[in-house]
Amino acid sequence: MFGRYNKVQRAVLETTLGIIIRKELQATSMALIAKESGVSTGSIYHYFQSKEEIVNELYRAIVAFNGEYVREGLTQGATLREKFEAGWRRVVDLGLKYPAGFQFIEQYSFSPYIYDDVRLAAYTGGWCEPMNRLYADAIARKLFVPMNPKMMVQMHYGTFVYLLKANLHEIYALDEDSIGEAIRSCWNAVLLPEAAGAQL
Amino acid sequence: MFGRYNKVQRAVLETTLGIIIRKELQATSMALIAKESGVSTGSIYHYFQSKEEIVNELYRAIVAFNGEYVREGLTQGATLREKFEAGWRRVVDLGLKYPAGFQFIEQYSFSPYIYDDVRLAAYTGGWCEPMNRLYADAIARKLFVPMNPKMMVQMHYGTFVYLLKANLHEIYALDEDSIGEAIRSCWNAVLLPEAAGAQL
DNA sequence: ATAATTAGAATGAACATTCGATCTAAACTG
DNA sequence: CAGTTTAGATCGAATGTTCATTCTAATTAT
Repeated sequence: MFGRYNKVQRAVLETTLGIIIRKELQATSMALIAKESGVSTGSIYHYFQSKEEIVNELYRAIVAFNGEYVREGLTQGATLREKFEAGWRRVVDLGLKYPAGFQFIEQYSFSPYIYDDVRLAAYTGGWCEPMNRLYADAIARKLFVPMNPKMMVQMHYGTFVYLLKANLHEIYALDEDSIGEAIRSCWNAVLLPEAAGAQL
Repeated sequence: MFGRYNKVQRAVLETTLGIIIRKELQATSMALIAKESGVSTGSIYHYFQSKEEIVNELYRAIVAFNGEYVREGLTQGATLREKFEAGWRRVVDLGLKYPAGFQFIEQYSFSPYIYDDVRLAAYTGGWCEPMNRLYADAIARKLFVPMNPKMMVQMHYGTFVYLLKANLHEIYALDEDSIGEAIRSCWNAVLLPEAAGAQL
């Protein structure tokens, strides 16, 4: 997740992520980060300009990681249906395998704490754009209902976010079957009835 | 929204909500609340035990308000399809008419800042439970796919949350048509193909 | 030896909360 | 009814703590 950083930076970023998710940004003090990461405050400030900068760097790193992971899924599979399945499965996987990163992005993607340019870069550098293109193509091919593709992607992302959130907070347990059903239900939600039988 | 509170409490709660949404909890100081609400810090502490208490009270009040609003929608309409439509339409309405309240709940429903008992009470006092029952009935009547109803409601809620979020942040503009389409697409997502023609 | 790195105490600002002083108005008294 | 008491409400300055950040000295690597 933090491959391109050095040992100290990695320790700081990992620790900060852990504390933010365990507690809150509010309760995430530099003293605590220093203590838990084993890096003194002096050193932290040698590598990062400010606390804000750490959080924004965290955001950048996770978006890049998640983006790459989901984009890779989108290239798998020959048919639209397979790409759709693989893409969203990767999104769910991220939430299950890297819950802290997932929750962090979830929590900060609209927060004023994240610099505007970082947020903007996330949109183009993440997996949003390729997924939008997949949907736009499907609409052009008259397979999906003619809605705004951005809107459709956003809606489906919301579906999986909430599925994962509830799983994370132990409202229910998410298993392989439920994930498959959730993806199928999203597919049904946007598939044009006329296209139901065709080769996709 | 804050009908059952007195003038001072209302001013404090409204102001706090406004600041939290405009800024962050982090940046929401008692001094600022006092200044903007026109109530001195001394008086604020006469009516509320602590800052935490204000935020939790805010949460309670908004959940109660939203719960009543959506539950009222769920009683409208004779058929399942009409109830489904009316219920989710109310959820969307809330997001459009009371964006601050909507964003607040969105942001704090899983936050450690909210006391566990308040969060729990929200679940039973809000609209979650009646909506779950609607879905459970539809599954029992073999109209909806046999998934965990809680999961289905959670998924659909996520759909609308993200639709509203993107609208709020001006990624696109949500109009009447799109809302209708979004609700229809959720309906299609869970409707059993066999049930498609029947009277619902 | 020089530059980079690390450490942790020191600094100063910001903050939640408390406190004692006023103010208001209702209740009580003669 | 005028005068007095009392309980609650309001205020903002004072308090003590916490926190991000800086600074200086010490350590390590080149």
